[in-house]
Amino acid sequence: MADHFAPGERIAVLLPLPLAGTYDYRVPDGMTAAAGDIVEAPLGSRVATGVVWGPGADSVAEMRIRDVIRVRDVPPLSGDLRRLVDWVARYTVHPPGAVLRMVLSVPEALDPEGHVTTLAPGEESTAIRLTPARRRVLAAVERLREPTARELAAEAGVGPSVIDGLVRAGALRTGRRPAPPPPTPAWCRPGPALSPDQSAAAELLRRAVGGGFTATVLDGVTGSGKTEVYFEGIAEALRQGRQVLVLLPEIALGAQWFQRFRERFGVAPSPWHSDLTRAQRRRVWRRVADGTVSVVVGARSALFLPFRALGLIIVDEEHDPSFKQEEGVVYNARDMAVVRARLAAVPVVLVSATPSLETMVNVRQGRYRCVRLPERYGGARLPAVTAVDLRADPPPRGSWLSPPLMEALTATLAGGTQALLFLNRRGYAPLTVCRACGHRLRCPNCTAWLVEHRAAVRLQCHHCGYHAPVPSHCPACNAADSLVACGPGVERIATEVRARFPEARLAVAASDTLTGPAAAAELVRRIEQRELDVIIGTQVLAKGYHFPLLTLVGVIDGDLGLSGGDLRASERTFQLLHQVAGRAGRAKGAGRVLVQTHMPEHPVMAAVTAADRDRFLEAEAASRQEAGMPPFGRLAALIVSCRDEGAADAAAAAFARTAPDDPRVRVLGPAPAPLALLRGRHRRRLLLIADRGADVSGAVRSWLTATPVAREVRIQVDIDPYSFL
DNA sequence: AGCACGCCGACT
DNA sequence: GTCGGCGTGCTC
Repeated sequence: MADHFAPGERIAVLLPLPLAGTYDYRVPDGMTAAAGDIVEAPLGSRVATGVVWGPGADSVAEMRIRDVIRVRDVPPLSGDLRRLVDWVARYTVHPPGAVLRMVLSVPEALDPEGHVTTLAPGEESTAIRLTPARRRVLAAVERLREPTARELAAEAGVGPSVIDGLVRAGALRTGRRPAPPPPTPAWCRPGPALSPDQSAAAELLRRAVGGGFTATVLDGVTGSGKTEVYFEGIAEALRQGRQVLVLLPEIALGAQWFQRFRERFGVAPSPWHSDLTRAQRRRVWRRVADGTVSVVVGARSALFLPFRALGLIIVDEEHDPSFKQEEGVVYNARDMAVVRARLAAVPVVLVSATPSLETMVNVRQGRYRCVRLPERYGGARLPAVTAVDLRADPPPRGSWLSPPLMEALTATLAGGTQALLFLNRRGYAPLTVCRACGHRLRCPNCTAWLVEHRAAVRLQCHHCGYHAPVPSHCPACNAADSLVACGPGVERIATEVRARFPEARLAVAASDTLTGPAAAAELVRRIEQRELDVIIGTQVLAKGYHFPLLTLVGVIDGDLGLSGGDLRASERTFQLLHQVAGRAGRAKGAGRVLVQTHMPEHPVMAAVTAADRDRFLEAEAASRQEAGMPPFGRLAALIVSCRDEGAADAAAAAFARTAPDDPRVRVLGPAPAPLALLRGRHRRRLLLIADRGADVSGAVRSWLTATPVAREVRIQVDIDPYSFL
């Protein structure tokens, strides 16, 4: 077979490095290898881990070929995952090894399955000083058979330090046992009662599982019970003994999702996100590979986990821009999830209350199926959304809450329910200006204003790590006490609410105040337990949460995000406002949503207030089609960057000269990239616009080969760019 | 991505 | 004299 290799044969090995292609090695005597096997091979003076990709070529002289060192004792990467790596590399115009690096992200997982450290009574227990805590631990360790330190600490009601102390004193002895396999989700458990709409949708998903590749859009209004519907698809995949991948945006904040999963299936799914510890990451990767983990819920990088028997992929909140990876290999996890599903011949379900225009056009053109859930579950009503015209009802000077919003807030607090004030801006003020000379404080490394953070007592750049204390004198004119904060961030809104409602209990929720899953879970608990009256938050709170007592949502600045030349500004603002509005009134009480805006007549505001999504999407689609913009045309961005501004300009000019000569392709630029200076690098952007059917990746690939640039110049390729800022 | 090799400044 | 800074070039 062409996939199995005997001693003496040459094989192509893909290494997880940004190299142009595979490297050839020889299979030594006494070893066989197969495509997908994970191997160790010599590379210069070190040992690299790579994957057998196929038969070797003859392009490298025999004497340079070295022997494979060993085949690792790990399940081989499946053919569909290998094809995904090649596909993503080709599509995104990145080296395949760079894509493979995302697959082999946990080198430790290749070592044999981990053990857990257990504790048993030691010999020295008579020789030590016995405190009450220590006595409880020693009693507990007899009761539990070889517990882990965590189990023992819980049983004895002590902290970990007591146990450490006893181990050090010799009163406890450590041992090892293999980590127990994770519990299997109880898929046979009956699910909750579903509405007729939900049942029909669930049945459609159940039938799709096991039937090869299909793409289905689950389009349901907020609160319609989409999660319960796709849980039935998951149950069916589990019944068939297959694994399930659920992609969620910003997984760190999905505590409520885990709770719902646990209620349905009796166990927690395996999470995959950047906050996992090394050990957790290793365990999940390994168990996904050997098939003992059946459901993984993860952020975009979970797409590259080595599933052994994948049966279903769910992409929840499919419209969410955070599925777009903007650094390293630039890819959109939602789109690549569809590709993975196709390569693995399994169904994929795209879930959203506000599907992206791309997805809607794919539905309209028959590429995706669509099931709709038009009503909220349990008779809950969609909140009434009203625009507050800031031209007619401006807030008092120095304030950001208009009289109608103040009135609604007062009524909500008096009624004992909760309010969410939404402002998609971290910190206290987005801009600091000198009253004497007009100087604005900006980041020395980026084209960006410094944002004042009162909680952290400093100015911060939101694009690089730069921060500085708030100066007492203007750095330009040296005037004293002349710097004033301009505009609001969530901290400033909090200050205002505190001044107006001193008795209200409030919390600020932004990505810098919710530092991890634990902090997010704690905030959710406080909201649910009615320990808070007002929550002031950025978009971290916009998604997926269900707070029964939340009856008022106030959008401080509905126009934010509509300025600037972003292609998707309208679509994204609509999605965000719609999602935020959906947080209100999810239980019996009807919710109210007030959107403060300077342009209530803007199509986005009209669509949000009339909840007329489909008409808005029609209009948006028509204008994109007219302009030849996605999803009716295709885009690729080339960002040329260099510490030296002249070299960046020279390289960008070189690209302009070698632009593809094809009537179906236009190139705009070079122009300063939206962040013309980022982390000390000067950036120029060229934008390639092509017909929908054009081979954009191929065009960019030949463009790159035709354009030599200085070594210190970096080129980032972004196929289907999402953000223009 | 690493790691070696190589060519210029402050230390034993 | 050499230890070590990180620029550049290669790894089947």
